[in-house]
Amino acid sequence: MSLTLNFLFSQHDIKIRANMDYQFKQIEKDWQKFWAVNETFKAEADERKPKYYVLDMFPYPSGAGLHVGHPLGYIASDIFARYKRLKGFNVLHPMGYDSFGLPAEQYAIQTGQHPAKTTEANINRYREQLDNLGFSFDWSKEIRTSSSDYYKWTQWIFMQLFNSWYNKDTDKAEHISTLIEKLETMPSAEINAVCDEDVLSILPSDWSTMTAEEKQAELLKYRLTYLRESTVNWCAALGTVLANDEVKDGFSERGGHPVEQKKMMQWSMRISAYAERLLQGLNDIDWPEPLKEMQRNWIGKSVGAMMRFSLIPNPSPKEKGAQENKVNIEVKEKRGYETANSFVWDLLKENSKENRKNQTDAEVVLWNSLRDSQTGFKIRRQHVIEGYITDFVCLPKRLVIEVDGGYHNSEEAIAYDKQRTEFLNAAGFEVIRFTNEQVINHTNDVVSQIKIKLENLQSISTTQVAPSFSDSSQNISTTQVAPSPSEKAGDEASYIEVFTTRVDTAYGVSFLVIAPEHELVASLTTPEQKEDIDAYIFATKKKSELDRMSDVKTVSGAFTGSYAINPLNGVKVPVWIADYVLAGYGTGAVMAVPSGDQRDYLFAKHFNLPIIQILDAQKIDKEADPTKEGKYINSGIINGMGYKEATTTIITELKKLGMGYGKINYRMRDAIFGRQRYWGEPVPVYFKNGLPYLIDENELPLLLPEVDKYLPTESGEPPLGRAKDWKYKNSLSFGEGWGEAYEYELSTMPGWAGSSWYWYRYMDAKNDTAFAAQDKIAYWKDVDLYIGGSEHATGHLLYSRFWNKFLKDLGYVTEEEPFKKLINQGMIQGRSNFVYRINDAEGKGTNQFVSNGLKSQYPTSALHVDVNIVENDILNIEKFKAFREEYANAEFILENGKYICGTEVEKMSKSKYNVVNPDDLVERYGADTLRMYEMFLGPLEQSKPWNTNGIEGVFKFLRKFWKMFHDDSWNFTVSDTEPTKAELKSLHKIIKKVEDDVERFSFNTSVSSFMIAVNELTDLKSNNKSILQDLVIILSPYAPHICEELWVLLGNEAGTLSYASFPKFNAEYLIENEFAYPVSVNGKTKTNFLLSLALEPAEVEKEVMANDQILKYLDGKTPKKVIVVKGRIINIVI
RNA sequence: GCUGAAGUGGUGGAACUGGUAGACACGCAGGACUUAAAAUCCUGUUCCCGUUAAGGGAGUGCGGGUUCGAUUCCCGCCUUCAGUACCA
Repeated sequence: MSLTLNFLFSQHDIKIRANMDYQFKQIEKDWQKFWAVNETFKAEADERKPKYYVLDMFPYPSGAGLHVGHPLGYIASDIFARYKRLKGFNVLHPMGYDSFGLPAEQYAIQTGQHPAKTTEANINRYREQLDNLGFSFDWSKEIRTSSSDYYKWTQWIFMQLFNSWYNKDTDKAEHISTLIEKLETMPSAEINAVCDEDVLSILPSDWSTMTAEEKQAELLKYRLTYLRESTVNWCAALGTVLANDEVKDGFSERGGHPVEQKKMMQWSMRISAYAERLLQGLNDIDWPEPLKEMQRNWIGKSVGAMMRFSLIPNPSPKEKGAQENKVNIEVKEKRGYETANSFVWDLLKENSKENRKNQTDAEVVLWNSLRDSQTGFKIRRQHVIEGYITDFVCLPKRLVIEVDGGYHNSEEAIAYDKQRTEFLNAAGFEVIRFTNEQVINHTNDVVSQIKIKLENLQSISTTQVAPSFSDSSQNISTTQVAPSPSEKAGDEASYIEVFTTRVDTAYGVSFLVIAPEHELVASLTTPEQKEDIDAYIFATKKKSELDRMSDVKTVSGAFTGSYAINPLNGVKVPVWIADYVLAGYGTGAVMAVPSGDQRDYLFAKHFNLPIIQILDAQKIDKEADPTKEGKYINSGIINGMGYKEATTTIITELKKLGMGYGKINYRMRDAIFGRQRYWGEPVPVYFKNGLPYLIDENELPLLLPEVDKYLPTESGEPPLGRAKDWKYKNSLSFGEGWGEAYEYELSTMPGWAGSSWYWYRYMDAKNDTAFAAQDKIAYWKDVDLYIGGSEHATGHLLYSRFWNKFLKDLGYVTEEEPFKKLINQGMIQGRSNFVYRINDAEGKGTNQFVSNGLKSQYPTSALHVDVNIVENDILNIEKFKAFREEYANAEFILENGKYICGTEVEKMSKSKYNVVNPDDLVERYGADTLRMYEMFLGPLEQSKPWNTNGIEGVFKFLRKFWKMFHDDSWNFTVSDTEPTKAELKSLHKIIKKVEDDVERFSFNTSVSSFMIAVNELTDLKSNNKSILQDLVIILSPYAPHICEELWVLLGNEAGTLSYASFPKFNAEYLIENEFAYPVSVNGKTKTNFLLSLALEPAEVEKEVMANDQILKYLDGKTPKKVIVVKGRIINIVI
């Protein structure tokens, strides 16, 4: 026995409890301490041993602590890790915490407690619970995403992403410098990059004349993490944006708050660049098929073609615009204040009303000084001019006054403001701007400036029609950044582009449908159809996201009045709008082929549009037929062809016409990367003239600053906006920008940032010069076994694969895929218990309760009862009476002297009183019992309700196992005799069984087999030392504490069990001489027949036919055939 | 709707390549020990017919098929769970 053991707990203690019944409490406590002090499971890279990396999905340390469902996966992975150690592998099995996140911050908002504090407390609680279960984690490698020596590297990876672009030619990410080289030497149009749609088409000569800032703005459109205005999922209740996978059915996944679509300037990750590799990689990894399927759906690849339909100029959009204005003037004199583009008026009116309710402080202050003609001039607020809502306007003087709040320092925002000013100028308005700060602190100055301006401007008669935007659009700069609806309406669009996966059906197109939000809607709408279209758009806007999703049956739409031309046959087809076409997918427009697509079919039927059959095999009387079978008819150049030939023929033709090309589309969008929250990694970026720049690498980590409150600022900026003196000062003592202070990015990174690379940090958790050393990455490579829930299918598991591929492209890691094999553990559901309270005549509850079996005889209501005071569905009446005061005098109608509770499977939650805490079970039965019972419950991957009912059986098993090492008065006794054949057979059966079961993650069956082995050996009255010692090793991954104790008692050195060798299986011990053949007649088993296994089938048949017992079953008939499978069965056919 | 997984005793589940369906455990019933209870141990426990027994029959969601033989393979249907949803 080692010194360390003596140091920790005395040999004396062990000796005393050796001669007692199974003392699990002391045994478990002592061994957990031993492992911790001796760092038994510390793993270092060691070239002499094969590596094996077992990882559990990163837990978020929630305040609720662990319930009995959480450790399921940890137990499985721990068994596997311990088993692999016994098999001679160098096992890395770490644990840590994904400790940034919303719940701690929500709690901080409510209580004012720093999230770091609550997080720390939660982690400690978590750790305590984990330690209770005897896991073999290497705690020397513990990590926390919220600690600065960890998030330093999260920020560092962010910087690498910012400094990279995706080269489609090499099919990998490269440093931005290689892009700059290309821009310097070739036309940008020839660069094959994944980038924004609005990149400039420029020549090297243009590039060389651009300013540094112009270049920076342009490069942002290529970087793998970038800033741009995008439509985001805004959750007002949480005060932040959410990623697509954090939104479920229009509500936030956490908390269930409503989520709306909103345009915001946001950091995004260009994950779409990796769409194809993420898809292909799925073929090379051993993951559950459903999980891979989910990722495939999420990536959503569709192979098809782009196709252009020319618009018929009847009238041309431009003429129409003019005509429209004329009509307006003629029909009713447009009043001077009716400056809004009438098409968008309805929509803007709503926004404008909204804005008036949600004015900023500065706007309120200014309005109080401007209202009621205090300046001598009539001023309106939130007035709509064409496509814009202005803050304040004086119409007779055509002066717009704007107050800037929130984000107005980013590149796009500035460009947008500039453009807005240009637009308003073009529309005949002058614009003056003030900042929030100016208005609030120097109100009088601001008001007098406005007065002076107003007095100097010439009045315009209110009956005079404002110059239309369309007329002056030529003056607008063409380098637009954020297009407004009205601006696009003025564009001269000559075609509609659609994406289709069935380009072969192009001759069956009988109309086009565009999304109601499509930018061309306004210009395509003819005056006659305007009313219809406006009404439809209005109705669509009113429908909530949920309504649109639930109501998929109703056919709705409206005709724009315009037509487009099918480039293949010149047929004129009408253009409709309908909300079944989504603005966000493809081009926001579809070619409708009613004969092949059910939605188009219903639409065509409803609006009486033609349905053209295009394949001879198509059956279209009742519904659309999407078949690809048969030969094409009514289809011009592809008549008589089959599907494949037709597709290539049409694509070739479209290319020739310049009206289309083959294209692959992905559903997956770039991932929004910013969160307007406090408790996350700060983004290592500062802004100069509205453009983002990285801070210097040696200034990492950029620490999360302290704030006074965890709420947005008054001007709506994220909580980091509250940090005092938190500005970037260039630390370089020379050069441009020296000594100046710049604004940092105020949003933080999302929850998935820290978890997208953490498995590498475990390889080298303390490294402060790299996220992990190269040689360690080269040794541990990737995760061999990853266990966790399927809820991470489209979030964490996709983002991690993306970052992994990116890090590989840059040469930092070696593997294309991070998680070789993945297992989803099933969810543990709750199993609730109910008592039935009898109601009186009025339906009011009495104080009388009736047992489940008799409840149908009374009017009752079911009440949840705490599962912890119910055992095997029998209520503990005393505890129930004590549970609540009102139950103290409760009466019970029993059956067979017991109160039986009803049961139901529900989610495990406090409110349902069905939460089972692992600590309670460890207290009662010990960790080894709980570990084995959780495995015994059923297959790991299956979801099942938790039911403590069977745990006694496992506990009894461990006691029986302990008993094998003892005589009847609990004296530790083992014998040194030669093992018998029967003992060896039992042992080798379990060796084989456990090997097979562990390798296929069938832990429940090996628990059963242990029970069988112990039952067999107990029946044999075996206490053979060599047999028992091997059994201790085999059982140790499942029940490590009891095995360590017995290992020492058997005379081995403490702590060596974890690195012992798994016993070698010898098939010879299982060989039998005889076998009781089941004898069946026509496949129905009748009896058994003991025969030597040496007999060949023919000899067996002879024996069988000579046996009177068996002949009895034949009813005197002669068998047609006798089938003998050696060592398996005998089947007689009559 | 689509995709995926799964339906076996009172319960959790086993049967791995087609070969004795219900292992193992819970629960339940009976018994032993005990003044009694708890704990422990022993026996029985798929259902139906048969007083017990001997024995017989049915049976793995439902209906069919392949096979000497099907929980396992094939076809159709039903149910439950999970994911996804107007994706062009």
